[in-house]
Amino acid sequence: MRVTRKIKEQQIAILEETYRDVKPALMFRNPFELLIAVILSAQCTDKRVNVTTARLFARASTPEAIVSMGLQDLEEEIRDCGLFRNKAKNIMASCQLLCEKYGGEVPEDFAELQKLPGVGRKTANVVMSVAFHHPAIAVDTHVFRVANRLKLAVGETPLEVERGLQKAIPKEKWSEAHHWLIWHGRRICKSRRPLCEECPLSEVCAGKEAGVS
DNA sequence: CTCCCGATAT
DNA sequence: ATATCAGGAG
Repeated sequence: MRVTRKIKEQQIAILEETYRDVKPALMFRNPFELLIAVILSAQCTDKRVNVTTARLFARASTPEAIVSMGLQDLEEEIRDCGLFRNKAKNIMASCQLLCEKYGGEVPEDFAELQKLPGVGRKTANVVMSVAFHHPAIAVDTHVFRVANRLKLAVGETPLEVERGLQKAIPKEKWSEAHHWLIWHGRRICKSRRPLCEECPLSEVCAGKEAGVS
């Protein structure tokens, strides 16, 4: 299938209609909690992250409080999210930096966010979009896979796909579109066994006839 | 590219 | 048993 501009618009329209009312799956009460939750979510289900953050934030919900915990305690607290040594080290270093350089507040700036240890482009985009309501498309594993399968945006790297999605989707819908693609990836267009029979986009999908990828 | 890494789905 | 899960750093 040749995916024209017209077809991309149809894909976007169906995604919007189908996932109109979805909201972020990670639980948080402020930008700082979202930042920690997103760092923890690497290679981990959001469900598991929510269990862990509920417990963690009950003990410590500010950069100052987490610094006070100490590294060993933090490692134990987040162990079941996986990659816990790296995540604990990064969270601790980020909290120290937030206290020292940012007055204990999460900076509302894409470049500044990426200076925090453990915060790359994807995490910075999520914080800008979800916490601060700036237009952004965070390309995680789901968005990357779904965009490439649909050929809504094709690319070898997350950055290439991000650029492609920005071209294909009106700016005012970037942040919502990010959530549409995530939920579609979780519910239908799953990595292992995509449910093409139940997919509302099957008629406008390039990956279906190509046998996915 | 490799490593980090426990929990979960299939 | 194994692929995968809201990735990032070296």
